[in-house]
Amino acid sequence: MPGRREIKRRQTRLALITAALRLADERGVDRVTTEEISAAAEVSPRTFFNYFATKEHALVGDPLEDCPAPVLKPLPLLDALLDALAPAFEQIQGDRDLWLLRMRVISANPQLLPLLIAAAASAEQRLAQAIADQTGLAPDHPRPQVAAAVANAAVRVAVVRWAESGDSRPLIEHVREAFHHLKEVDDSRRT
Amino acid sequence: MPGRREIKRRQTRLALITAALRLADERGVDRVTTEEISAAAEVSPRTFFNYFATKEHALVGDPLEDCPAPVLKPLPLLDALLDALAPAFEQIQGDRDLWLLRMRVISANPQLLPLLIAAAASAEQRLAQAIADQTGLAPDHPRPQVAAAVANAAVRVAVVRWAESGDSRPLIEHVREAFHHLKEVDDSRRT
DNA sequence: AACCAAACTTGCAGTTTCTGCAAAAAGATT
DNA sequence: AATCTTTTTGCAGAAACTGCAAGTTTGGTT
Repeated sequence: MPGRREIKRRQTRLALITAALRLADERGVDRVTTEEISAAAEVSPRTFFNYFATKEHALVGDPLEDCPAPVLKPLPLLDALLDALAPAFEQIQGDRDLWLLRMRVISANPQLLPLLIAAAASAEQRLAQAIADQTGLAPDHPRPQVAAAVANAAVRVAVVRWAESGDSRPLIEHVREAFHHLKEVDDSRRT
Repeated sequence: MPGRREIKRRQTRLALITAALRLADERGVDRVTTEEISAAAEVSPRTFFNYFATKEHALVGDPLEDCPAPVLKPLPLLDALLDALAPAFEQIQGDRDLWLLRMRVISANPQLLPLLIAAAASAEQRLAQAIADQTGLAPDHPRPQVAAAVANAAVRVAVVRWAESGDSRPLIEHVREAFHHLKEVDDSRRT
């Protein structure tokens, strides 16, 4: 259970993230300084760098920081992936406002998109591990790696589309749709 | 045809990239300064930033800078993708030593991997456009976007594996292998 | 309650990164 | 050669980032 420390840390972290996003949304990323962000979050400039290596990291955050490690059920792969990643979608959907703001800032400042993609990379590694565990393949076998990378790519497309649509449909539906299109990638019809 | 200017620009760019990679390989990314890199490339420190926004960008470069826009033939999608991306693979394979060095530096400094992934993002957009063109779908339709993202993910896995294997097999084979595993992602066997 | 140890914050000094601007150098054009 | 464009460079300064050595808060122990 989280003690006072953990709670306060999360508060500070969230305050920094929201301050960074709010300011970047108003003026653009490169017209905001770490000083202003820390001031808005009411911590010292030095503390900012105790939480984030760079300004950009504060904007992107660690989107899935406290998300449970994915566990795959013995289902067809796509179904198992959809099930294993559901908690992540719920968390994103739960932080709806924060995420819509974040995605708006990323859209307006495309140099951030890489970082968002990057943030998913660590999650991708954990997913590859989970797939390897469930299938009994070696973790460095190409199949789990490709499967994880593909799932990651599909989720990214879904999140971007979800945010662009302004949450008019729940995220999970966009993910389902993206996964559906996965099945068409390897059909043998001519393009 | 490229004049002296274009030639010199490419030379300078390549000199900066190789200097950055060589130094980062020797000492680690964060023990190299942009000053040292520009000195090694025999340009002024200021010039470095005319070419790259950050030190990290110099290390990752723009891997596919002068690669022709992909064009899809009317084949089954995976075959068309493999065909359309072949020039990119050849270019990478042609710059074998540079790429192996780059991937070694990236392995040793994982914070760079995101940037590599990111660099592929612009190529991914062009690919999505090409798929949309060929299929007659809207560029913002999820199918071309998912297809491009998936192809991108598969290529990334292939390049990483190719580099880790030290080019014991040609890159194109790793890509074929990764594409082959794509077909298994949506099969309906239980995991 | 008194105390201690660990975790977190802060200030400060110093290095490195990065930008804007204007002058100089090099290349292209006629 | 004269001129125009592109690239390089130096300089000044802002902002980003790091290491260190305090202080402060928190959690647990006696």
